[in-house]
Amino acid sequence: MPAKSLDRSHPLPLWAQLEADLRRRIDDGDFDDGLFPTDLELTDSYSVSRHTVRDAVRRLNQAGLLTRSRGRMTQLNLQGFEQSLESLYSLFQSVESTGIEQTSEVLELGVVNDATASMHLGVSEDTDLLLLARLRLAGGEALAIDRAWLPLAIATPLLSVDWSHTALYAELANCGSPVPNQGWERLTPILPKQADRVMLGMKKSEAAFSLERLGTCDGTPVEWRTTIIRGDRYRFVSDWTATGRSELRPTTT
Amino acid sequence: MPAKSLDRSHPLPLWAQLEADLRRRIDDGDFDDGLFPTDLELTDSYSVSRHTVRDAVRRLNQAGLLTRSRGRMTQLNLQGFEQSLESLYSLFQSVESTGIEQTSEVLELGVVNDATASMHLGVSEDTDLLLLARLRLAGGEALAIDRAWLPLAIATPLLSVDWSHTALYAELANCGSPVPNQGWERLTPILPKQADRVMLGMKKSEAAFSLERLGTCDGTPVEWRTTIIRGDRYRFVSDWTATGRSELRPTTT
DNA sequence: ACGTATTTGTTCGTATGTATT
DNA sequence: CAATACATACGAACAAATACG
Repeated sequence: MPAKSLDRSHPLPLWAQLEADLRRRIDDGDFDDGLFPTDLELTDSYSVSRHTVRDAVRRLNQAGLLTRSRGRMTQLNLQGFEQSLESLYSLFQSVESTGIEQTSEVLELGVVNDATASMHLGVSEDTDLLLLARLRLAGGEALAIDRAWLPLAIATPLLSVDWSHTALYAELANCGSPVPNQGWERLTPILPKQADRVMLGMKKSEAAFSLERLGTCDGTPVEWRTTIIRGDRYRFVSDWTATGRSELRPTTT
Repeated sequence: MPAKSLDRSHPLPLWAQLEADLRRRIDDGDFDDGLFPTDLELTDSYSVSRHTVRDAVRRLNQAGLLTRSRGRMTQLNLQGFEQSLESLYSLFQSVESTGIEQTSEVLELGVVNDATASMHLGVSEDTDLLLLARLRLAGGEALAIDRAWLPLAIATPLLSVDWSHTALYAELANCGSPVPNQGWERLTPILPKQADRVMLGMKKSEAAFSLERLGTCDGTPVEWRTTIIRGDRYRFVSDWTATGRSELRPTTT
């Protein structure tokens, strides 16, 4: 089912028709290789302006179906997990919505043993785990340190990935590994360890958030993750004017 | 604070600068009559294209701060108190749901001057305020220190209330005083001051949550509140299995 | 390793449709 | 009905990041 032609007369806006048709094609598996058409291809095949294309694609992106970034072609999110908006972890996205771009820098990538992670993953202490530790940057400044432990059986293919602009779950799905679809998380205020504090560029007397997160897929734990978030520069802010939505925001004031 | 001029060079996209400035003006109460500038007025006053204006306003709209529809002018969302159950502050109730009983102990009740509270309440620094400081106990153990500042004009009748088993908002309503129906709150990790730390029975190296909260009624601030929550014994926990509910829970495990 | 082509992001301009006042 | 205001839609150009030869 390649592409439906759009009705120019009246029923729905063009962007809505385009969005609907793209949703249909996603469901039909038209892009199951993960390759989504480029903006230009869409303008050609549907005979609409790029503006209209972007309007439709933006909505698909916002719904968590796509991954878009400059230069890189648009990718399908083969898994539909990122939109668990309830989760505190997803609040990182709200930083990006302020126009600040996030990147990461790999601190550590290798095979380790970790008692705490093993406990949460439900394996013995001496089980080999993949550790991916990243420094998350927002607008070039340190925002958080993110450490993810995964069972090696699942995660071996991840050892050779460039993580600076790659999302963990997208890559997991890409390798055919199980992606978390349930779990829990908890938030604690802490004094960061000296090494972490230095890496985040924090002063000694400042506290931080510790966000711990267990991800399970169909009941079996697949990921234990801890995130140390700068508390001197970022806060969880919640407006209860309208939506009551929470955001992670830089402390401008 | 009319309108900041935007920096055309490079730090952030124009739409992000515009969004940030509009958020600031909303917070400052520039549009508290509910009247938001039209797209055209914004293009003029900020000297950007309508496309850029729409990009910024769309995000504010999506965040639930605005109400937009064709022909009708853009309105500020001044209501929406119903969903305030999302608020972090209300998570205190979840402690009680574990069977632990909450009480409070009045630490201070009187008339004070406070620069920070005055700032948030929008009055001059030397304005007399009512301060109600309470130690919140859960099952007989310290959980948090709660300080609420209210304009004396509103709060005078509260001076003679027994607070150990009384909720603040219920008593406000009882006296015919305005009860907050809008506002915002933010969560920061901190190192508690020594006095607070001792009162909460915390060790020196432990961090705490600082929950700050501004309550307004019909646009005018009526309450500034800070709550210091023990971080060594209580955490925000969120299950993203089914309910996605967040709770404040003792760190039993 | 470097330069070029590609792709998405940002920003401008303009015009028309449609609902509200 | 007329004016206003937001929604939709076209076109064009440059910037920034990436991918590829």
